[in-house]
Amino acid sequence: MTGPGLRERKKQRTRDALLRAALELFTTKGYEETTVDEIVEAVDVSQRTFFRHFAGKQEAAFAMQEMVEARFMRALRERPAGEGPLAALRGAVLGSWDAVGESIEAIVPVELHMRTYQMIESTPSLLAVHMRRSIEMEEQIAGVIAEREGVDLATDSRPRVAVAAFSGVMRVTGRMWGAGEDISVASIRAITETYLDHLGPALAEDWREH
Amino acid sequence: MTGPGLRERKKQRTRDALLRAALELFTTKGYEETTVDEIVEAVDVSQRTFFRHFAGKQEAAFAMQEMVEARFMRALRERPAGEGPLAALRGAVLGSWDAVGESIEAIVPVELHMRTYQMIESTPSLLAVHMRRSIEMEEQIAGVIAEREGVDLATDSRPRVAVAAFSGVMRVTGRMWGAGEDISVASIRAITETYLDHLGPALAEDWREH
DNA sequence: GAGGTTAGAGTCAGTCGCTGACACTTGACA
DNA sequence: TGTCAAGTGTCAGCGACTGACTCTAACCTC
Repeated sequence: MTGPGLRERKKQRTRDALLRAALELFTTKGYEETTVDEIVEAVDVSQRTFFRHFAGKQEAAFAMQEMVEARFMRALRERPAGEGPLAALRGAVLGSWDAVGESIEAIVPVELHMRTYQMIESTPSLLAVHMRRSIEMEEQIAGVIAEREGVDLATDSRPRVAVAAFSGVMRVTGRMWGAGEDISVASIRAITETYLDHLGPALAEDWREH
Repeated sequence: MTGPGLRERKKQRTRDALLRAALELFTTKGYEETTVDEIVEAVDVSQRTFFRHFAGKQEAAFAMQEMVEARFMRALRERPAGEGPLAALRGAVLGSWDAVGESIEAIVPVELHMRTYQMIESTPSLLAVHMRRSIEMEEQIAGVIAEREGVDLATDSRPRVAVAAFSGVMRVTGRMWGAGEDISVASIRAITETYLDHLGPALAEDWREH
């Protein structure tokens, strides 16, 4: 019950400090304009130390995203079995936004995290990585959905297709939110809800009916 | 009617040679394992010349994709007005695969292009860029769809949502194709068709009905 | 067809992200 | 208390990419 030792705590402190410094610099100066040397200078460690904690500049930018995504996956797995695929996904996303504070506040303020997210959306090279990461997550999500619905992922393409459509909407959501003025969690939550509502109608063959 | 002059033709020749050398090296040695120095050595030009023709290593990897995508956009715009959004998109993709030869064969063989595509799908850093590029294209597609349907993109989210779902399916298609054995155009065309057929059913709330 | 103009290519020096190798310091633990 | 090893610093080097400068040859004009 002694918890992590002094060495471990020191290491964690260094990592957290690097992360905060990096995100603060990224969101104020811009990602491309921030050099690793500037980050390590702010924390007063060597460049090598940065690369021991993070595989690269990019990884630092996505460290918080990773925690949030892990939370989302857990939320999805805990959804009631009665819900259909899209209802479960919807519940898990909205729930994750409601609980974003608990996911990350121990390391960085929510406000900095939201600024980071917006920076990712508006920085081409990071947006690219963001997209690839969400694809990797799609595969996991499809697995969970297939299990929930009791279908075989290897022979049934519906889980992947449904998740792909859902993720497509999430992507648009992120884009629209990032392009707007309101950076708040409430804002992205609301946009998410609206866009998910539009998924059904949008796929109808004739839009003029509605 | 004299066409491009000698200078212009020389320039184009250098570019084409660089492109072919790059794609050949990328697909045989691997993208990350290929250095720009190796590419320029194969063509016997200076490194600086490479960077005058391509903004970076990545741009070379996507040069052919860009041509194919341009063709797709044109095909989409030329679809009969009677078709619904998804039918038009479907027709444009399948048509583009049928005509991929005409799009690119003047510069690289179709077979090399397909190998390149597979390499993109299996190289993380390129996959990331590929995803970002398709998002950028989504925006254009949404514009065309909105126009076709006579709705306002600024106030109506259905074009973007429909396109997002469609693109999601295209992404899965690419992934599944790239992971398989058959690298042929016929193969990806068939997969595309199947997966698009699954989009409707996959979004139904209860999969057990079908 | 000579001569000035300029686009395209070469050279060189430098920045930035990132890595491997080696040495040092200081918690951890017997 | 002494040994071990995790975490860090230092240094040298690679690969992608850029800016500044020079040179060459296609071009355009007279």
